[in-house]
Amino acid sequence: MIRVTTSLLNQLSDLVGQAFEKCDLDPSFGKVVVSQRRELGQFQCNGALGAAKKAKKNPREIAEKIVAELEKTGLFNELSLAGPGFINMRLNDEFLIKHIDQISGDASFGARDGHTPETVILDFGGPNVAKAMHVGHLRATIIGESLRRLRTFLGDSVVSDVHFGDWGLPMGMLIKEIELAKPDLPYFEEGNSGPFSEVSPVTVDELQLLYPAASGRSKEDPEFLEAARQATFKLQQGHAGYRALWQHMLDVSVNETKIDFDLLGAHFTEWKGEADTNDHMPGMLDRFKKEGLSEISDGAVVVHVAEEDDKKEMPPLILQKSDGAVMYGTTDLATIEIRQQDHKPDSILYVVDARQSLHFEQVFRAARKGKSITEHTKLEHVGFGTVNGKDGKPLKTRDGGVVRLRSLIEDAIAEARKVVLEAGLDDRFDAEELDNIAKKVGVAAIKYADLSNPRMSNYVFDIERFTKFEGRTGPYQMYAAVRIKSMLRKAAEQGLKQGPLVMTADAERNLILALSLLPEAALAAADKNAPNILCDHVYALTQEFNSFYHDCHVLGEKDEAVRSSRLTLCAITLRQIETVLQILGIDVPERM
RNA sequence: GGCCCCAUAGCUCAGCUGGAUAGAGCAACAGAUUUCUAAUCUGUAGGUCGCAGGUUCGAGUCCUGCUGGGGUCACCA
Repeated sequence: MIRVTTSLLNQLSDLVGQAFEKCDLDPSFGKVVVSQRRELGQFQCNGALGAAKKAKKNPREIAEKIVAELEKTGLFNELSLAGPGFINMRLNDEFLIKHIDQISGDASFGARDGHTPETVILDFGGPNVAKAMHVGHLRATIIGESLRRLRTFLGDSVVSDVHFGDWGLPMGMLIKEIELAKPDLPYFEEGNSGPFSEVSPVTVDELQLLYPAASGRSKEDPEFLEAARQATFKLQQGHAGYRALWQHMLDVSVNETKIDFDLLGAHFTEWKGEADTNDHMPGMLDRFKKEGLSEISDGAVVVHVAEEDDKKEMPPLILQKSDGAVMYGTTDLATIEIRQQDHKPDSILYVVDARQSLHFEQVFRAARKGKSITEHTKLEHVGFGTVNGKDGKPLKTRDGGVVRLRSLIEDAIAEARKVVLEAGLDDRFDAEELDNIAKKVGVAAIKYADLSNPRMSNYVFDIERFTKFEGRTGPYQMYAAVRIKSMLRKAAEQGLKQGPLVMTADAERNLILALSLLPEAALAAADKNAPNILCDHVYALTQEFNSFYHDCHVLGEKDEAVRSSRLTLCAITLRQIETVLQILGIDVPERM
C-alpha cells in the first residue's frame, strides 16, 4: 500500500506510474498534476502522449489501458479520456477525507515526509557599517527570512548569518573621514595601543552622514582615497586605534540594523561579518599560494577561475589587491572555509541581489578549486530582482536619493492604518489594538507583495495596491484567517464542538483539495528557493475558503454532523493559512 | 562591443521538464447581503503571447535572427 502521508500528487503519480509500468511503459510518464480544466476533473495525467511518442503507439490506446488499470484501484469517482490522450480523474470523497485526516494530524501537513533534512546556512540581510538599510536590503531580508522559516518548517537544521559588510575600503574611508572631522581623537595617535574609551565617538546619525561625505571625497580627492586604502590595510593588519574605532562603528551600526530586522521579523543565529574572517585569512592565503592555486597578476594576488568551455568571460578572483588589502571576494571565500569548519553544511545559500551573480560564480569556483568546501556541499546564489518605482526604474526618493528601509516600512504601516480607518470599523478597536493591526497589516502588505513575485523578477513598489484588502494581497490572506478566528471564537462561546469530516458540498471538496496541496507547494518552494510558490498556494487556499464561507454556513447549520464537520474544516484551514503565512513571515491578528 | 536576463489583457503579473479553449489580480460592466466581519462572493467583457523564420502530430514554452528594455564585464561592495 502506498504511504498516505506523502503529498497527494506524488501518491497519484506513483499510482498512475504503476499503471504505466503494467503496460510496459516508463513509470515516469505517470506524473499527475492539478487539472487545468477543473470542470473535467480534479487531476490530470498527460503522460500517455509522451509515452506514445516514445513507444510509437497510439496515445489514446495507451491512455485507455492506463484508465482500465486505474479503475481497478477503486479510488476514483470518475476517470475519463479526452482529446488526444489526456487522462482526467476525480478522487472519491472517502479517499480525500482520509487523506486530509492524515495530513492534518501532522504539524507540517505531511510536507516533512517528502524532505530529507540537511544542514543549511542562509546568508542574507547583508547590512553595511555606517549605512542605513535601504530598499535594496528589503528583498534580501524578506526572502532570506522566509527561506529560513521554510527550511525550519521542513525539518532542516538552519544557520542564518547576517554577514555584515564591515571590512572593505569603506571602513578606511570612514576612519579617514572621522579623522578629518575629529583629528584629536586618540585612535589616530601614532603608537597609541589603547585602551580606548568604551563610548563611541560617533552616533549612528553622524555615521550615516559621514559615509556619503567620505564616499564623495574619495571620488574627488585621490589623496584621500589613497589614505583610505592605507587605513583599510592597517585596519586589516590590526592597527589598535583603528580597530577600536572600527568596533565602535560596528556596534553602533549593528544596534541600528536590529531595529529594522525586528520590524521585519528577521532572525539570525549568527551576527558575523566580513571582519570575522581576519584570523583565518593569513592561513588561507598561504595555503592557496603554497598549493599553487593563486598567483600574482598586475601586482595583485588572484585565483584564476576561468574554464575551458566558458562561453562568458570569467575574470579571476582577486584575493589581495596590489596594496595588500583583501576584498569581499576574499572574505566570502574565507567565510566558506570557516562555515565548513563550524557547521559542515550540506548547502550554503546566499540571498543577495542578482547583479552579484558573477561575483558568486567566481567565489564558488575558487572554493571548489581550493577545496575550501566538501564536494557534496551545495553553494547557491539565490538572486533576486530590483524593487522599482512606478517609472519602472529602481525605487528612488523624489530627489533621487536612496529610499531608506525604515521609511518604507513606516509608510506601509501608515497606509495600512489609513485603510483600516477608511473601512470605518475602527471604533471596535482601542488605540493599542489599532496600532498592532496597522503594523501587522503594513508589514504583511510589503512582504506578501515582495514574496509573491518570482524571485528573479523586478517588481513595481506600489504601497496603495499592496495594502488593498481585495485581490492578491497580504491583507486579503490575513482577512480570511481573521474570519475563521472570529467564527471559531463564536463557536466556542456557543459550546459548539468539532466533529469528523463529511462531504456535503462542492465548496467543501474544493477546500479540501486546496488543503491537500500544501506539501507539494512547500517542497517545490524549498527546492527552487521560491517563496512565491507558497504565496500562490495560500492565495488559492484563501480563495477556496472564501467561496466555502459564502456557500456553506457553519454556525447556523442545523445538522449537527455537518456543522461539526465544517467547524473541523475551518480549524484545519485556519491552521494551514497561519502556518503558511508564518513561513512567509506574516503574523495574523485576532481581529482586523 | 562580449556575455546574461526580460518582452503575455488597458495596468501589475502567472504560465512548472512543449500538451486541451493562454490564466490571476486591479480597473470596467452586471448581479448577490436583514453578514458566521460584503475588507466577501458569482458572472460578463478584454489577447496576432515584441517581430520574422525553424524543429514538432502539437510552441507563450525549444532553436536561429531582428527590434526594444535592463543588468554585467579584475584591484568598490
